[in-house]
Amino acid sequence: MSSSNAHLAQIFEDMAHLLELQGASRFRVNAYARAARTIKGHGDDLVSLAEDPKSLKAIDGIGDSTADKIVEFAETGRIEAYDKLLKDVPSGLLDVLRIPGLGPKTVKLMWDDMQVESLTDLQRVIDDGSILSLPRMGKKTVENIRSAIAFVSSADDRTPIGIARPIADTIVRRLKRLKSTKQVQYAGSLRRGAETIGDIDVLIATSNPEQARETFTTMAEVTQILANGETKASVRTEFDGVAIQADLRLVPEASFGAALMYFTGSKEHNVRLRERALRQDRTLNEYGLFPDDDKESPPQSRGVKPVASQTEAEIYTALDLPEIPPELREDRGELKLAAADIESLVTVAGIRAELHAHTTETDGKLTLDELIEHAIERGCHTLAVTDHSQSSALVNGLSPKRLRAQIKAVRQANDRYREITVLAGSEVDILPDGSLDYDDDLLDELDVVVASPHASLRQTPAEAMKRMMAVATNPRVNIIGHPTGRRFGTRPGLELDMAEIAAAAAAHDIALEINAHWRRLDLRDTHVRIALEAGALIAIDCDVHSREHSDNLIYGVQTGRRGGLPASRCINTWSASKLHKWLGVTT
DNA sequence: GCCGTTTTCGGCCCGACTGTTTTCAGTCG
Repeated sequence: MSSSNAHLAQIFEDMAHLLELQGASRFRVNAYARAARTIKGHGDDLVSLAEDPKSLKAIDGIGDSTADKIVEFAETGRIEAYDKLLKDVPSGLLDVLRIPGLGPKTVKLMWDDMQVESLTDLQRVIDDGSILSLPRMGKKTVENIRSAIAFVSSADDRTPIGIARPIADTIVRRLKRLKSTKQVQYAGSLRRGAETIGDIDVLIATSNPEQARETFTTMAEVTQILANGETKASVRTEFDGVAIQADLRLVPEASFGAALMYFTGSKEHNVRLRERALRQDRTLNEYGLFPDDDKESPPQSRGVKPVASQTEAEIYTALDLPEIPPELREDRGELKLAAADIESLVTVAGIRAELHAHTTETDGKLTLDELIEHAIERGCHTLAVTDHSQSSALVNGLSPKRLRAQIKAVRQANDRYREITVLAGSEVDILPDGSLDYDDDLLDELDVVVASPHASLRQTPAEAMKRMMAVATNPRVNIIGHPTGRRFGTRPGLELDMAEIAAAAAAHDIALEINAHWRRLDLRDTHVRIALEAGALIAIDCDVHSREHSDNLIYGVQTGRRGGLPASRCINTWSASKLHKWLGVTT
């Protein structure tokens, strides 16, 4: 996603909220919200696409009005309708709306009746008790709002997947231990392999719902119970200083698949499926796919037998679709895919080579031999040792002399191990001007050159493009490592025209890396999509510094799958002979 | 505001929980 897409998406999301506060039709509000999600998830830079408004309107969820606004934004940098909304509605209300439990109706009422226009104003009416004069506003509700304000300020908006997943695994493991548990699994954006997670959704089918709820709501990490009903319990938790909300859904075993599908989402994917069901004279909800009988009350409450409900596969089949993997359920055209496209996607089991790994010579925790043995345990046929280059002084980057010694050590090690091919490589710094951190003759001695940006990550887009295009056309480079250099929570990284980089890389037989570390995930899913369209090859590597790092592989693979990466285009899935031939090494 | 395997108008996904009510509105996902 380009940064202008992110900016545009934010504008449309704000507009949706501002319109909501003005009391606009919920369908219109929803249209703006959908446009925002569409823009956010779109791979291409929509501002550049604005030169051809027809291509904008071809995108699902973007119609005449939205396209006009994007064109206006591309030409003038502003959207008049947005400016007007901001004049009419105090923008501080957007912050108030972000408090869980406060929705548009209440916020509008507070604005109209007691001049609440910001979080500060909200705090005022809570403190002086005047908030209690609102209809349906009692002591308990106010207390909930008070703690929600505290939670919002303590929790990050979204939690990186690498932090959220171990927490979810812990919760699932605890519930699995109960004898009454028949099935338990997490769903939501975590199951879809999104790079960040809002909250943790866990589904359970159990013969003892009371016990499951009790176990869930009394975990030591629970800081507050938000809801505890017959089919749903919801808690705020704090695991090792990470504040995150978790929901437990109690579902009948017979409809576990329908519930799993429903709570895995995404919302947009679900809406598409429901629409499809309706066209088949059926109705889809979290209890199953039912014949549509135009009755008011839900079919499952009347004992109607579902067409499908037990497993996701059954339901997709009944909808005349291939089983769509969670990673693809984002309403990015997945309903049009053929079964063969889905089966060909890269998998964790398909990854047979690690081409980005560090040793104790620089900042790794494993010695050369430990690293090799670890790669063998992982089932790799090939390992490339790629320590840092000389400019990365902080991590003890290798001088040319030390690199030559390492090459020799790697060659000797390779002779000691029959099960694996160990290649000599380097993660070479890309200097600010796009040149590499070693001379060409030294680079020529290496089997694998991973070129990565580490410093000067705040360059202007023009400088960054010049720098990275030099790398993408350099015949000595095999892989471009974490191409943007972004890191969650610390820096956004280089702003690149990924289509152009990928096209150049494809022409020069260079692969672009998905760095699997959850703090990077760089390339990101939308980049993968663009890179594939431009014809580039992709590498998925763990950037191994310690044994734990190879556990990150799943995040890299999920990112690839989200980008539609077929195994055939991922060099780490290739056979040893094919990979070695591509690298130009003789083994 | 968006969209169309019947549609360029007239629909637009569905159910659960809480708190405040005394049958339900608002919010969430």
